[in-house]
Amino acid sequence: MLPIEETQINVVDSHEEVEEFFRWLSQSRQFLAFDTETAGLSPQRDALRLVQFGDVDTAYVFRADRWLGVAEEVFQKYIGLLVGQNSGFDVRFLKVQGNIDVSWANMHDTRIMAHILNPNRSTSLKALGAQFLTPQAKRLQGALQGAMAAQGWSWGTIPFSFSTYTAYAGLDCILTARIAEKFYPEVEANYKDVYELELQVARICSNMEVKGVSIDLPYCKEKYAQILDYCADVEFWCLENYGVRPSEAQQVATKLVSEGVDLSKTTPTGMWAMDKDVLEGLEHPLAKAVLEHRQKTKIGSSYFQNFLQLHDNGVLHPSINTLGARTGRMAVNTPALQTIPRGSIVRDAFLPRSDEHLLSVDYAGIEARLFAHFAAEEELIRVFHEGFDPHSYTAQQVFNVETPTKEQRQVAKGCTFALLFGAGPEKMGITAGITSEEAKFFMDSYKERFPGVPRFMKSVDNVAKQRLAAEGTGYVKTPLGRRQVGEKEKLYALVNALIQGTAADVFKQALVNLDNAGYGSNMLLPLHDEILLSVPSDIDIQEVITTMEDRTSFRVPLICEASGLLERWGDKARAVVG
DNA sequence: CCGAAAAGCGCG
DNA sequence: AAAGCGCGCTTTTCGG
Repeated sequence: MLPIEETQINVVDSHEEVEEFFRWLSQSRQFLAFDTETAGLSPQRDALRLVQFGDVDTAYVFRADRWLGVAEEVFQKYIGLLVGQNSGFDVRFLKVQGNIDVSWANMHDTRIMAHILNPNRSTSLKALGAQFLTPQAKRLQGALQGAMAAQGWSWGTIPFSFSTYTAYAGLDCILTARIAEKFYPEVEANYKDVYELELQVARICSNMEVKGVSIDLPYCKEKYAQILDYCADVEFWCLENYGVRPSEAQQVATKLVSEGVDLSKTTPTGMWAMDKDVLEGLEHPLAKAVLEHRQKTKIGSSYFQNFLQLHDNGVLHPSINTLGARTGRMAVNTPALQTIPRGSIVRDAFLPRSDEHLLSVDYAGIEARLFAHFAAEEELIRVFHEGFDPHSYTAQQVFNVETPTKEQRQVAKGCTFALLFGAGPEKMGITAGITSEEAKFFMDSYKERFPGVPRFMKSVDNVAKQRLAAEGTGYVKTPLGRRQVGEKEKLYALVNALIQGTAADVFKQALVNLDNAGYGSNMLLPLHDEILLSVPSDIDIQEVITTMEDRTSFRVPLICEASGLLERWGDKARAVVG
């Protein structure tokens, strides 16, 4: 491998240079890296500007407006392994902007490799390639940013003739190839199952991003306008009656204190806490108005306004980060479609494909089930197999009553979640609505009654501590082999990470199963443990459920529930409420 | 005045 | 012994 300064970056702009490129391409190499430079992040909105190919020592840079045909030929004919850094991003631009179909068959991805090897670090190309980047190479990036600022260039307008731009583009490709050669041996040796799962998931979710999800634009506009009006009225009312704006928490707090309201909770920096819990506990009309204002502005700005700004002909194309969380969970942004409020108001904006229905299928209490699995508690396992309500059962056992009250069930449920989140008695008490002493007593009794639970928690801690001492990193692995890395001072959080990460593995495998069963084109959105689909009305819902369920891999069956066919996503909320 | 941090809240 | 987990987005707050 050459020193990075001696690597060759060739900008191709003649037929002779294309011939030279193909001669280079025919040489053997481990990975052919590819990359694109674009005008922005949206394939629907932003232009494809450059396409680059490279290996560890050489890169070729093509202008997309002149030489896209060459790129197409490469993707059609190249038979070796391909690698990209977050390759789905480039694949989508090549598809949407260039009408080029890139096969996923020989695809590899350095971002996936990096996350699997170390899920807690940055997976940006520059961070991963830092060891290859000499100060001189780093200056390239600085020079590019400096020139862009000085000239007022954006990623869409920076001239092709600016050699720093093309050099930077080519270097990214070389970095990708180097990172792939460095990471792949360990990935292949130790993480093959989870890596292959992630590649599949990247493909499936990339398809979802391109397809997008339809929204009802007139509905969004109407609701957004109503919300703006309403919020203006509430704000006016607050100003008239109390002389404060409802959005300014500290002003509101000062006003409340002057009205004789007793505040006690503060934020870590010593300001008055004005969060939902605090305000809900106050009888003051200003508190009610502030809560109302907050909820409605949130719905307006984070959802309807974003939908109206981000849609492409009535279709939202969210960005799905298949490795958004360190645990292996996904994250969805622009817009944040995994955080749509539960009621029907925002969900009613979502439409199925024409002549179809929406269908939502989710796992039933997957975290509590996996908790029972890891705890290997025979009684709890039996409860799940026999279909009893687990929270009623734990309440019955720990309170030692025949029929637990609703409140007792709530305490038991709170305790299960406190344990699997790593909460202490204080937090558990707050969530369950009891004192920390009562919470502590219940937690202790719970652990005594179900000794597998503390045994499991202790063993996660022990394993992580041992590895921290022996290997310098405290981690555990999910059954699929995904590493969960804990921070030194927060090893207790690995209990939750293991459960959350295992649930992510299960969900991702379900996406692959659905795709293999022919539902690939029906999938619209992944929502942690729920999938939103658009399906024809003659769909066999039970078959979809069965495809997702896993009744055999764990001590507890992981079962799914479906919404039924919906005209709009919000109809599910209505069905539950009504 | 600008940018970063904090606070708050939406989901699983 | 004690420790609520993981995200994205908007607005306010505050330091430079």
